[in-house]
Amino acid sequence: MRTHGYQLAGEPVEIHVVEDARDVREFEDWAARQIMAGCPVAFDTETTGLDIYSTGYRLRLAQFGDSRTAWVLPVERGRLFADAARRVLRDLPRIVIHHAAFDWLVADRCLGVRLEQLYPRTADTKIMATLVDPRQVQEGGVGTGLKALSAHYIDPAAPDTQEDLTGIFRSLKLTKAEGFANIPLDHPTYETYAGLDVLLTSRLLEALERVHTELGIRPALLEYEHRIAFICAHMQRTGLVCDAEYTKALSGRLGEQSEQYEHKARRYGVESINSPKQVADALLGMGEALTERTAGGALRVDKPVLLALADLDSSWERIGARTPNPLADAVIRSKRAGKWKSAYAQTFLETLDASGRVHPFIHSLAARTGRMSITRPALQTLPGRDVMIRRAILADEGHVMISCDFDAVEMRVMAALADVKRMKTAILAGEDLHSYTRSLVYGDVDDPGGHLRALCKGIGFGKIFGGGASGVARMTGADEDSVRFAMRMYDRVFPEIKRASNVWQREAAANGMITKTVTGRRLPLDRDRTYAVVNYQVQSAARDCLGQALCDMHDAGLLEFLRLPVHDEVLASAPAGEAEGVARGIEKAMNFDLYGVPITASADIGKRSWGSLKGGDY
DNA sequence: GCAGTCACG
DNA sequence: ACGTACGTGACTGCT
Repeated sequence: MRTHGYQLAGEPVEIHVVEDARDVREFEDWAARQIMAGCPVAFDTETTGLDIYSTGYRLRLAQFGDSRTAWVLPVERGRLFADAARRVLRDLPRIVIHHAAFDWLVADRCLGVRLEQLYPRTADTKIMATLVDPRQVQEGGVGTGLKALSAHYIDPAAPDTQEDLTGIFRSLKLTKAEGFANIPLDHPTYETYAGLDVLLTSRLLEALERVHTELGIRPALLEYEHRIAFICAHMQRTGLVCDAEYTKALSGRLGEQSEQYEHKARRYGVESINSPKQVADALLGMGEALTERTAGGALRVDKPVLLALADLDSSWERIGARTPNPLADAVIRSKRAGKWKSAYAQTFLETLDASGRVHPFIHSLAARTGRMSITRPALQTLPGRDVMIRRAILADEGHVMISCDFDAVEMRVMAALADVKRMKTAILAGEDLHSYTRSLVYGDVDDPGGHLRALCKGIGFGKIFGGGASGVARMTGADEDSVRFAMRMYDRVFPEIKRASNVWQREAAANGMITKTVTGRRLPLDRDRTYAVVNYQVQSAARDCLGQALCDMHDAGLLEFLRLPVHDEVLASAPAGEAEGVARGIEKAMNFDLYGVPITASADIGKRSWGSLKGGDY
């Protein structure tokens, strides 16, 4: 056994590297003592990378530890070590992990200790920290990474283990990805940092438990978040079928298209269509007038600007207002094809496992409002209007796709939270909320083309986002005077929104600029934009509507069918013969009462591909 | 590493 | 009283 010493917060700690059967026994004796004493044990893994389901994926080190002692098991070296890690992991009554979803799935895949067995025994320090302060360091918060949290709660001098390792990879002439897969298993820094991660996690648990008690964070909220993390990890493990043949062909087609338009743009002097500066210069050279500027002061040449120059509306249909600028047309078409190829088609193919499934990372508690995010691939942001990308994602063999989305959930949540009387009455009466608002604002007038309704809808969104007249005007295309008039009327007919905003802002100011949500979430506000409190409250509570629905689906035995959460929507895959029942079960979980406001959702049953739910024919 | 852009809810 | 759209992930160019 080799032992590395280290100092944390002025105290000596030991990192034992297990080398043989005798060391394994010593490690297991230590673990047995922890179990006897009822002490939680921190667990972490070092692996060949992040793509847990890729072929050749390996668990390299498994680490266990408490606040003073860490044990590093070189699992990659053989069965002896993997078996020990498996035995201990199965026996520990309390496990602490920083970002459990990842290590759960690594242990599930590489050690055969199932996610279902690990979840009930785990405390996730990342979840705990996020419930204290969900902000990243760049947003002025404590951060939620191990390094930032350690510096804040344990020892300002704690090393940035990931960053320092990256430096070592560089000195070994390895990229970051190559480094994690190839650094010698007995590299002393690798071993030390692997051990430090569990020591820090163990100490973080102690600190965060104290903070949770001090701040009165409800244990039920913490438990609920762990449950959601489990449900999301389950969905990640299941993954989704990707039609590889279709995706390869699509990727080729998009590549050709992108190149063809890129070539066309080159004729007008644009070498890189992704360089806003080159595009702006070339357009000016063609005599176009560019008036809008970005926040940084550069001439704006984004999609709306280019579409207008190409005489296209937001649906890419000819307007007929001017002669299309051929460069603007070529640039937007090339950019779109290029992005769709690299961000979607290529990422699908890169992340495919051996059985043709993608396993996106579902970060169950990602945004500062508690919203989830999905990466590798970013399945929450697939193009929706054109179904060519969604066509690549399929229900399982013999299954059909089901999606169920909440009806205007953020408007309903706002009505519920702010107790907006007339809004609640209209929702309960089953009225179209935006038409109803139009009638309150404008009285009984004709609304040919639904422009007034659209304006009222835009103002509703403006309220949810905390926006002003100019934002609503930009979104709806209405002139600012009409927007200002409608907004004044809106505040008059729904006075409770403004009132709630004021109350929330006042309460936050009295509570260290932190607003508390109905589920007990702490959401820090930025001092210079406290008006965002309406958005934070509404977005966060809407996220918890989805979270509660996911828990209810789990209770109803529907977890095996769930594939993805998409903010206000759940995607599922079910055998064709059972689809109706599964769809009704999901609907049941997504229909409930929130402070007297019905939250409703309805499911669509599609065909094999995700695209079929958006009108695709397969 | 930041700015700009673009995909989504 | 005024004015502020909200939250993400991912890619490319440029420094």
